[in-house]
Amino acid sequence: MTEQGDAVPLDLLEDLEARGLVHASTDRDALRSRLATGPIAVYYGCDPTRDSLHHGNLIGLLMLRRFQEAGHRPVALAGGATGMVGDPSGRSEERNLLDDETLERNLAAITAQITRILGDGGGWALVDNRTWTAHLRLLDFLRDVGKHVTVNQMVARESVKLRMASEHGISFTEFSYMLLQANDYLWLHRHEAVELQIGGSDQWGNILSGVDLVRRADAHAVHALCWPLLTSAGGIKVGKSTGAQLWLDPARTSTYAFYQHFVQVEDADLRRHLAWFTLLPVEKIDDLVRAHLAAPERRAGQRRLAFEVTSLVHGRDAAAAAEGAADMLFGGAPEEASVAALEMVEAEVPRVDVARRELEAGVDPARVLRDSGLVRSTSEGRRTVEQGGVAVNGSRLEVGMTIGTRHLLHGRWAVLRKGKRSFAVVRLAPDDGADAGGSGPHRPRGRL
RNA sequence: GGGUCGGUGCCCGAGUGGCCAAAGGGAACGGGCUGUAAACCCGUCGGCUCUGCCUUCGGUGGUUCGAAUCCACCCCGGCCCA
Repeated sequence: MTEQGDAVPLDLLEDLEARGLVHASTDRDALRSRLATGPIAVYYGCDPTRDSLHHGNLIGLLMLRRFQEAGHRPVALAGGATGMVGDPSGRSEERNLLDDETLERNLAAITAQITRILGDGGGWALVDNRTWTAHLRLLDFLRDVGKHVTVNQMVARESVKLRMASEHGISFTEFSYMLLQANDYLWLHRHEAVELQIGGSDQWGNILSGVDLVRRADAHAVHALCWPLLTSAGGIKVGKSTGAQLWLDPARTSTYAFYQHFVQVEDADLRRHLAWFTLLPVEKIDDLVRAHLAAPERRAGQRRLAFEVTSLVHGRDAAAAAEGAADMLFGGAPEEASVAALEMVEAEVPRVDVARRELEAGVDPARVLRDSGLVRSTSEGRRTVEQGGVAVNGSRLEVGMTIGTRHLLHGRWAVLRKGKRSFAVVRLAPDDGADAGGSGPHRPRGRL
């Protein structure tokens, strides 16, 4: 699929460091020599609290893939048990427990996404911690796990402290989360020979709890490795600032929106995104970044990034389609667009259906803008037109102009643009018999 | 419970009887410049059947030719006292 692994890095750890993916680890030298000794089983866990993973989890899945390509054995944990309980880290309020039905649905969806990244060729394992947690007996748990952990250290956790200080408090259930995760590591160590757990730096504490537990219970030194939180060059947590999550499920975040997110990465963040979200070799990445900075206006780096990531998550065809749609909208020549490209765009942007006789009479663009959701009122639409901010099929709409049948491309669509990157499609209403209401279903996303 | 200060447009915040759809700032949006970037400059920023009309200034009811501005009661928040 994507350009990858032409040369398997001699030293995986070095490669990860070069990618900026090592934020902290247990004894680096011990880990390095263990990795050099031979294949190791490494585990990364995601909790199925939703029916889709997001791009944060993608970093973890790709980490597993990197280990896989270096000859190691990934163990992906879909935490049915922990997902039900909820990790208190980064949460200000108690979570609701998931019911079984939701959990099952989430697990199925997430499993498919994990498989997409790790492939269905085997060589890796998928586990659900309900397997060993659901029938765990309380007394056994207290003896085998509880005995090895002091409440003192549990309470010392920042995430716990915050919650204890808040009015909502923290339930015993969520308080137990870290023990469950530690127990996962112990179980996986014993049954899947796992010797390394990886995760984002927000998981560091939980991961170390597991390392400690394995040492105390089995007297084995297992490893931990975590990567930094994804931040923009300005140091802002990604997702916090933009508000929206980037989901791996195309029903939640369309392929096109997913692609666009990466196209719009800032130059300063480009190298890190390439290093974290693609499997391209580091040397290749450095070449790309260098070439990009020589001609940043071409956005070649971002385009490559977007194409690579979209390919990994949604497949090469979907990536190519998204690329084509983007070229059409931003390349500035919608009138030359193919039916296929227009159909894709129609699915991506707000659409307004207008009856033929209305188009023949000429439709007020301000009204269409409002119906599409691109503006909130016809007043705002009117102002935007007055300010020269609206274009049909790439050419600016002057005040007083209406949208008519002459604008229809392939006899069906007109591409409306507001500002630089907000689009809507005006579509000839499929069956002309309809009333004059004209407006089709709205979609919330206009900005691409 | 008493006293006191306050609740203004997406947010902050001026306005204390007409010149108020309401200063100023931020956010947002459009234009210019650009690279689907950043910064910067300009403009817009309640709604509508838009040279005018309608609805907003915590709520309700009053005073007045006229109220965001005055009065009464109520609701909510800050501070002080009990």
